[in-house]
Amino acid sequence: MDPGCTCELCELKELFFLNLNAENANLICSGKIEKTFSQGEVILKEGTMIQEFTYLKSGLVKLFRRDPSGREQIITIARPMDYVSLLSVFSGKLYNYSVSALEDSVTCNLKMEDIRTLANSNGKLAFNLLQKMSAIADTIILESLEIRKKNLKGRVAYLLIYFSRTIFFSEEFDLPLSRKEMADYVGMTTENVIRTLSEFRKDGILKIYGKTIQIANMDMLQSISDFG
Amino acid sequence: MDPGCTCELCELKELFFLNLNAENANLICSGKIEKTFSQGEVILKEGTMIQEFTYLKSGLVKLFRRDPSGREQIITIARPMDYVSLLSVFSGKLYNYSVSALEDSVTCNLKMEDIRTLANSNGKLAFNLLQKMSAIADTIILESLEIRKKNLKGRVAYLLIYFSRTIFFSEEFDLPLSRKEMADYVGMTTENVIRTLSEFRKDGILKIYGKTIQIANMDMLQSISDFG
DNA sequence: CGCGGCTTTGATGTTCATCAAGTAAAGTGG
DNA sequence: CCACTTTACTTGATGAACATCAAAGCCGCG
Repeated sequence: MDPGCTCELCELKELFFLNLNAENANLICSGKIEKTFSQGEVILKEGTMIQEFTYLKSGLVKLFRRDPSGREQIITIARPMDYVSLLSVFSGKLYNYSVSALEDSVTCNLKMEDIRTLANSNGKLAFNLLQKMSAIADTIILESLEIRKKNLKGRVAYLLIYFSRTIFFSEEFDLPLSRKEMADYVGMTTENVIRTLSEFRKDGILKIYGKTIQIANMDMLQSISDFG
Repeated sequence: MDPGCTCELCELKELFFLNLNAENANLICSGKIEKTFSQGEVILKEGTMIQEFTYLKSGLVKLFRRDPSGREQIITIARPMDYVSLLSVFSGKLYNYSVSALEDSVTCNLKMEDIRTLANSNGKLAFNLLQKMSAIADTIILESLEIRKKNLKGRVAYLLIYFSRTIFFSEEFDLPLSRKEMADYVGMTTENVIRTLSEFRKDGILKIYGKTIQIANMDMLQSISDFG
């Protein structure tokens, strides 16, 4: 590893440095910019030029877009190790979604041009990117199909299980989304998200303390998600 | 172009042959298998091993998956020039969706191993695949989000416009899907697809002759799709 | 013919969004 | 720190959108 590079802990190393020689690794490394974002701040904005390859080092973000009527639609949630901007970054000139921070977050930004150049000349790197992107696209598509086919209770159950298993690795966690954002994620109204949560609480499936959720009966929640 | 290769009219040439030398082009070419499928036949089956890179030469296909209860969910429709199996082909070992022929179709199949090997050693090729895949994933994701946020009339309108503009390039066309398949595509019941179509007919937006649809008032249909 | 699949229409009940109103929580300026 | 404003959350009532159930017509095919 090049000593001038201070990214010892960055997971991008895995991807880039295994596939690049010292010279190219330096090219990538010297061009990198770290940015920090507070909760709620916008990281990428729909409709703007794609100029950087944005990687999430720490924190939690949501990808979303806004329809003409102003309603927000959440595409997915990404945690570190996901390549935030990998989606659509190679297909067009403009982002067709926005990204904002759900928790305080740090991104590492590389120049898109550098990535492009390197990928073009380095098959192994490009192939790795290909695999990562394929996996991300797959996940998002399947997630979207799952949500689409479920009824409201099933959607909320699915979302809670998703938080528990994929994001927080615990059956007790603080919701990273407001009730309204949860509604925007699964395509229902805020009121019905709340009603469904209350119902789960009454049925003993959840314990709710404001934003803190404890899943008291995972089996039940799972079967609501499955059969919803 | 290698004289032994008989793919003069194949659009894959664009992708592969511009990026490969004669030797590698021959490798790809000699391993290719063409397969023909009649309407209704299964081309790829969910859960089976990904061993081939499947390209649609002619015809029309649907990508779909089946949920535990047996209900079919259509992911998208692909016509030639779309790289049918590009989606997810680099991310896993098994297909997580099926593909079947909506019209008589011909595919060109290349050995996945060959593609893998070549992409790994040829950045330009891999980068091209990256772009194609990115574009396909983008399209499917945006499509899915669009459908999810619309009401039933909006979904049917959206689907008809999609057929008209993207598949058939005409305001009069034969529906490639049964009413049930349309329902599976946009997540509603067969009965309501029919009811919605009938309503559009009564309102003078469509003329319907069995499977043949003529869009009589595109502006109206467009605004139903937009505001649905 | 007659059977089975696809299509169509109607009647009914459930699910869900919308509207309205009120409470809790969280920021803001004095 | 407290009054004030705003924003998030919660519950109920109502009506619209939608799925489900039932029945009948249509059409291709053996």
